[in-house]
Amino acid sequence: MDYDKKVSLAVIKRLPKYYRYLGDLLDNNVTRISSKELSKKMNATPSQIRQDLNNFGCFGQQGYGYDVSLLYSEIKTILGLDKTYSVIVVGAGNLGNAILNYTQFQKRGVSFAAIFDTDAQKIGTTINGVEIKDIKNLGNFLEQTSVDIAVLCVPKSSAAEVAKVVIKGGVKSIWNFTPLDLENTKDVVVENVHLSDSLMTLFYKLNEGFILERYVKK
Amino acid sequence: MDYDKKVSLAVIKRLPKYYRYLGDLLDNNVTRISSKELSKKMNATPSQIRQDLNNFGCFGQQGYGYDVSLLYSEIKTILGLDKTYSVIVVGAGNLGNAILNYTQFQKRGVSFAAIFDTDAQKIGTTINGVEIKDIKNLGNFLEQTSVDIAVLCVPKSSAAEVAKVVIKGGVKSIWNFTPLDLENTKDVVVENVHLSDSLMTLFYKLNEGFILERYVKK
DNA sequence: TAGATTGTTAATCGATTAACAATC
DNA sequence: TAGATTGTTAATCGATTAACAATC
Repeated sequence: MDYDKKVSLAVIKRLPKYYRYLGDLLDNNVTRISSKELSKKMNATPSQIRQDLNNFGCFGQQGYGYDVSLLYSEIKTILGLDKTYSVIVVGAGNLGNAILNYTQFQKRGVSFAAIFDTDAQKIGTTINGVEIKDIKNLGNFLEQTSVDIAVLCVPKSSAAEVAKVVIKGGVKSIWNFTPLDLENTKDVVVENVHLSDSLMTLFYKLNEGFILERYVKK
Repeated sequence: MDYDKKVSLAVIKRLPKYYRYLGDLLDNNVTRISSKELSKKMNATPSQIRQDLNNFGCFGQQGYGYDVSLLYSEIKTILGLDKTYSVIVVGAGNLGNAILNYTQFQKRGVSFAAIFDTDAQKIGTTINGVEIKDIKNLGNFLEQTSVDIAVLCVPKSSAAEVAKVVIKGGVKSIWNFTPLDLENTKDVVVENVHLSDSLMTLFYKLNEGFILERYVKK
């Protein structure tokens, strides 16, 4: 790949937010918006919005602003929301269940191909119509099926092993809910979601005054 | 609050990662580590690690490195993991259930005080020993009970209203799983977890080559 | 045409990395 | 003491913000 430059991750992570706010505008029948108006709603700067969007193209018009519907649909394409994805969930615990039952994801183009677990009690049953298979068959399954995304909801103790099997099986990307950090490589892209880390960050914010008082020099 | 400066959010968000890696070292009976060794494990730079830690104090020793156990315990305190927190969950759907049943959180000092939902079928039943109450009583409950953290797991349509009630009720912080962005204010600190946004970011990474090809100028 | 607002270049700010004197 | 490694200052890098000419 020899592009001038990749778009920075900071920008990418803001795109879903633009998409949400543009969706709200559409729901309210707003047809055009300037970077200035949008910046007020999102509390960002107009400059940032224009810079962000101009990574991908000239979607606006001088003196007019942006056509909400057009911009919405461009971002939809950029975020790959016009495609469908073959997804497996590994680990049928509470979080695995929640993800399988979260209807928003199906709306976003997610198609669940299978679930895997170790628990003999669960194997053979279904969640939201998708069969739970024995995790022993994960490697075999991947040989026969092309999978875009593997969602890892297994305990830390088995995370490394499951990641290995999944990567070897040619899965293209991993949505990782385990506490193990997985790295992006040329073969597999990863999005780590560490809920415990997020909670600890909240704890810190909650105690910030006390901590600054105690630890940080004046 | 008149500190020299607050510690930047980028640093705070790395602390849980340090905490995890130091925990692993402890489990492996490693007693000391240099910023260089630690940087290899975490793939960061030694400079970043030393800079990050020095926001809070001089925890190392020249020529020696860091005492793993000591550093672990300092970060534990900084992250507020030596305290307990009174927590309510609003919304007893799939995600609410997953959070209530996630035993790791109890280990981290989370004590669930109550769950709230609108569903008459659910009200009066329990999840993991915690009673589900009618969301109509949320305001009243907060008048009588001091709550550190409210976990919002309600649909987008009721997110704004629930946030309002919770903030008015004097809750100190919000762990927000709704698609609505909530802002940090002087009264309430917020940690937004937008799982849909995270999934869209993964979609983007998966399609990156295609998108750069189509949208980004060479 | 005049006003508005973009796209884009330039300036600023903050975060990361490098360098090195201090010191265990 | 000599070697190692920190804490901290200085340099670099990247991201955000400001400014403004281009143009609808």
